[in-house]
Amino acid sequence: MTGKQNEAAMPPLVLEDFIPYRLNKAAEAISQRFASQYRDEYGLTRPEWRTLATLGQFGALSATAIGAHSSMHKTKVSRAVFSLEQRHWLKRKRDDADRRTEHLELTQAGRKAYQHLATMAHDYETELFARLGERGAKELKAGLAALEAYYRQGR
Amino acid sequence: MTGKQNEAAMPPLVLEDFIPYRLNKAAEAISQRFASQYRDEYGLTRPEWRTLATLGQFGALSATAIGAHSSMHKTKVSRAVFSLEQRHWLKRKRDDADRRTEHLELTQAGRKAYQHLATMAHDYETELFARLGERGAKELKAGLAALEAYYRQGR
DNA sequence: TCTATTTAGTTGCATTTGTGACGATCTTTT
DNA sequence: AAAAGATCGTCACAAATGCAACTAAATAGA
Repeated sequence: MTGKQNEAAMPPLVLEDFIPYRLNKAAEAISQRFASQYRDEYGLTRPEWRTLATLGQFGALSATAIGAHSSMHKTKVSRAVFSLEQRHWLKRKRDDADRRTEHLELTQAGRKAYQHLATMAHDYETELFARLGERGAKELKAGLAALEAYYRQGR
Repeated sequence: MTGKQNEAAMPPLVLEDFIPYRLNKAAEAISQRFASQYRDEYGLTRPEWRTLATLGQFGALSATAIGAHSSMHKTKVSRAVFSLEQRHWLKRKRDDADRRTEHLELTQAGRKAYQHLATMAHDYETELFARLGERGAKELKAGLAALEAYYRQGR
């Protein structure tokens, strides 16, 4: 007999080859690198950054809408909004038609920070792509797109 | 003038196109799906699962080694080990040469759970690849490999 | 050998996160 | 128009996480 595998051997799982693990680790590494930029420069947390980015992108939104667009839980958004409000980076306005809702909008200072951070984000991504090489970048985007198509629709 | 962009327009960052965000979201979605399996079936947390998987893969390891292999902080490992010990899924053995170190090893029950979970993990990955299609799966793996090569070495 | 430094693992404390309940408001049903 | 239900955002509480200090043990330096 040549290379027949040991009978009892279930293919042992190799954690560092397991896709969910690899994805998590990569996501954490890549995010962390960028996070340290906005943390060092502005002391922002990730929820705060996401909130800022979402408002910068869309103008005025409700807290619920921010959560929907940036995949964050209600309470995370609520706390991030509070914190950005403390910095005077955003203002709240009650909706007159529906007074439960508040419209959140960046202030001048908020927009300025957003401009800066958006530029940093853009640069970060550009450098990342450069390091991955044209091929790696293309594969990464394609792989992510495939994943998104998978989990976007229900099952 | 035709389609010249608005002069003032900084390319606004589109969060859902931003790679760190996309990676995080994808990793969370994909991990969560599998996590709910071991959570529902065994009530395991993610650190516990990783610890179990690492021990299942390597046999006996120290807590430090588990952390190194599964990218977890000391304290996470410590708590996961404690919890798995409570379930009688692992045993500790002091190293005689270096009595600070403990060698952690799965019990019979621990190995049995591991076998089951490793199979589930394998099946999950197989199904994931099937849904991604041959092409998507290939691109995902290549993209991850590129990322890993990038952040593995220093900068 | 005695001291200083490093390492393994745990624990207390502070911070972050998620869960559930809540008041307020709007919508739907009857 | 009254009651029942849903939605918006917040808060109190519990669970998970990270950080720093700690004990115990090993190693290195004097």
